[in-house]
Amino acid sequence: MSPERTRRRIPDATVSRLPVYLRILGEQAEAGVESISSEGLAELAGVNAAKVRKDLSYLGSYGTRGVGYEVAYLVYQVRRELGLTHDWPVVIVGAGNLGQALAGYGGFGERGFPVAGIVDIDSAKVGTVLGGTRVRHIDELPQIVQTRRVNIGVIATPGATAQDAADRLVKAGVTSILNFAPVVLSVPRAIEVRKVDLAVELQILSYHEQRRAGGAIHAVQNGTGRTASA
Amino acid sequence: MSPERTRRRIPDATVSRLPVYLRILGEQAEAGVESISSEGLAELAGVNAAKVRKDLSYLGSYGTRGVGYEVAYLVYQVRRELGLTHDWPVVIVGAGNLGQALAGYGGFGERGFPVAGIVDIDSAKVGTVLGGTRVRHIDELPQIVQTRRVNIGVIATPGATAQDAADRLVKAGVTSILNFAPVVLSVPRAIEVRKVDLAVELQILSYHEQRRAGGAIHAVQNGTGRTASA
DNA sequence: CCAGCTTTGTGAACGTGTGCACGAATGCCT
DNA sequence: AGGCATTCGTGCACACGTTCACAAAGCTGG
Repeated sequence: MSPERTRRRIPDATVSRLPVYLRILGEQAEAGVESISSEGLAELAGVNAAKVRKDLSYLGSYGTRGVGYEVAYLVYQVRRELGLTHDWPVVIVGAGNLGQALAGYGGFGERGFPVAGIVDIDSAKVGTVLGGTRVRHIDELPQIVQTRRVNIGVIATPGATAQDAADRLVKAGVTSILNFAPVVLSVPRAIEVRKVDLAVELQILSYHEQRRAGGAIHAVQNGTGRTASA
Repeated sequence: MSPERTRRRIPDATVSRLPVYLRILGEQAEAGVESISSEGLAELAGVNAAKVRKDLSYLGSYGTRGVGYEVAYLVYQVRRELGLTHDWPVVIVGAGNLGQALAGYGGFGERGFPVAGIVDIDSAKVGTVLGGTRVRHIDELPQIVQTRRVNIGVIATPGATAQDAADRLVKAGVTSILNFAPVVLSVPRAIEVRKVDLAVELQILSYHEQRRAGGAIHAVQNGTGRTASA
């Protein structure tokens, strides 16, 4: 056995911030900025400078003391760590309201996640074209996943059919799922699932609003103080 | 001054799980289930039973030892804590792809967040009807927010105009924002912001896929073991 | 070549979240 | 009425995440 390089594990919290840094670094590069300090990046990302440094230190020591980080090089390193050196085709299950919006949203492909296919269980929807991709029947899922080497599936179905969609995706060979349906999916342990739930987000905001209204706390008026909030 | 009831603060992690419990409890009530144990709820929510008990204990002691929780009563308590005893009208900024999908998605109003209005800066879009709501010009934002008592704003614009949308929302009197644009917003400290970023989620999945592929770790085949993943 | 300034990288302290383990309370059965 | 099985509520230990603070490392100007 070769002395396999023990891949350093990056904390979840850091992984979820790297995409934000990456977007900002890209914008800076676009704007001609060649070097950036942890404080500058922190400001733009709405976080603490020490956090930025610690996050980046997990990738290796790519900064220069007294100077900062070279933007282009850092972009390269973050992209590499996130596995964005090549495209990851995705397949969308569900051609309803959300599926249509996702397919129509161009930023998908631009960011390295081209839509390899959209499928729906409703034959009436099959054949229509969304964002340049023809909707196909869900039975064709295995074929799409295999021929296009798809690893990531997006569930954009109603809650009632989400589990079925997940089962089909897993069976077809997908190993990561982005779930927009308001359902807790049951999948094999090896499958990575991330959930985006609109209702949950709104209810969290509701909690804070309610707290604000009923709170006996003398809300300290912070006036015009501004914070960057991710 | 009255001896104001010091409102117990609920941990963020718990607040973000309460909506999930609430949905499940609602489904159970619908199905005729009258009582549920922490273990039962944990199973359905894809979490640990101790966590469920601790989470619920922040609301008060609403369970019965040896029995479990009365579903209907618990639903009431969770709703109360989340401030869902009344509706929270929302205003959507941006009538593009996403704005349309959000407006068309009926589950919005059903869950207590009726769409009080949709606005766009593009005069060409003004007047069109989305999901039963007529698109109005963004200049009417203050009026909508005031007459409809809107506290929550949803940003569904492209990234480039998101900060402007946020500024307008805040100026109009909104105190909570749900941001779908891939931008870090700068707002007064008192404003609660939550972000939903598609690209970030996909890139996190990409990280794990890349890790899976390049990882020198001998991936333990967990076979058919299934986990509920939120 | 050295002094002084800047900014990184990281050890250590602190805070938040998780999960176990067990006492306490309740219902049921005899 | 008493014993037993069940399930909640929570103290405690541990893991994870955040922030501070400072030494190390590099650049610049004289």
